[in-house]
Amino acid sequence: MGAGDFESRWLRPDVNAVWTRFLQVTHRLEHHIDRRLQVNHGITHTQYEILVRLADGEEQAMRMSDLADSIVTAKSAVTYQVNKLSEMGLVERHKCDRDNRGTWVKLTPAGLERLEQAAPCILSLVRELFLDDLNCDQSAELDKLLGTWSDNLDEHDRNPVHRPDH
Amino acid sequence: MGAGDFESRWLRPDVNAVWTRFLQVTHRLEHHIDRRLQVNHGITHTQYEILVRLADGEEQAMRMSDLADSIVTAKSAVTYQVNKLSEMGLVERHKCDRDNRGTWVKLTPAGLERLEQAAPCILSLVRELFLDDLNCDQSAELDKLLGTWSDNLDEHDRNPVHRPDH
DNA sequence: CGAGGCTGGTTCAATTTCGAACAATCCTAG
DNA sequence: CTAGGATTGTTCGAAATTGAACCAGCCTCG
Repeated sequence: MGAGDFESRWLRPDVNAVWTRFLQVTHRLEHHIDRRLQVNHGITHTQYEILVRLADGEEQAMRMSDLADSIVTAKSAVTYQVNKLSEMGLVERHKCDRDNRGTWVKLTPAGLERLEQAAPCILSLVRELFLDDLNCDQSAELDKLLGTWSDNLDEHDRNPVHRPDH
Repeated sequence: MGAGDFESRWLRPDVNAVWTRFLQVTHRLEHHIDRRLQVNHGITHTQYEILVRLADGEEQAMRMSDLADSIVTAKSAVTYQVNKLSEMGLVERHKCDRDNRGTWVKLTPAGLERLEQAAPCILSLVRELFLDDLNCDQSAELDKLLGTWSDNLDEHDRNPVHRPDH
């Protein structure tokens, strides 16, 4: 490693280790779930996520944009996936009453059924890999961490684009 | 929500909330970093990661497979990105002495320079968004969490593919 | 009103990722 | 020594994601 001042140019070694481990773990988690979901239930993790959010929404429906926000992905990706799910018959588009440009995406009975088939599989996976229901301490700690991360991101999104370097 | 037994079919509500928040936060984090890196330094987050791992490796070089493992991505994706980086002149392929099928990927001076340009930007981002150097409690807690997650994943990978449902 | 700006969704080309198939090399047991 | 199995890296086609461009409907302020 070139120059060795850890003050500002580099992360403190332990923090750096935590960061890279974080990246690895999150990727492995996603991978694992995605694979399981595709092999056992024929849907992607993102598709599964869409079904979940729809099931949570009132009327088992949701706007495209809200969906995109809650999945944290580009709007175009949502259109793509909703088209796919629609072709599979798991989801239906409806016109939105109060806003003529909006479209409601609604879970079909088949969609709900598919979700209920898949859910136990990945929920048990979440329990085994991520967070066992029983361990409340970790849950609380993690919740706090997620809170600060979320706040940090909100703040960054609120502020205009930084351009401090280069 | 359809049937209401939280015992085994569904996650406990708070755990569920933590899980979805975790997914959202990780995606937002990746997005944020990726965007910043592309706008300010013309490289993807994965490309940046590759440069980082190479810089860490001895001789500033690494095998393709190890690279794929440490980035947690498909081997083919690594070949693709290494080709890109090679075209950019940030990286070079060399034959591996001890293993004729292996290839070493080595950081070029230009690659190191590019990395050193980009690093401060995203490291400060990591500090601001993810983990400030100063907060040791959180760091320790997070480290513990990452450890258990990592172990869980190892165990799951070690065991043959489960097929508990359907 | 009604012109400008904002928001919701889709389309499109480009990029990236993935997994399966493959060839080449290594390694180990017999 | 060698045959069979594992590992390494690439290629290939298919799928997914992205951002920008775009249209349409909303909204507000003059």
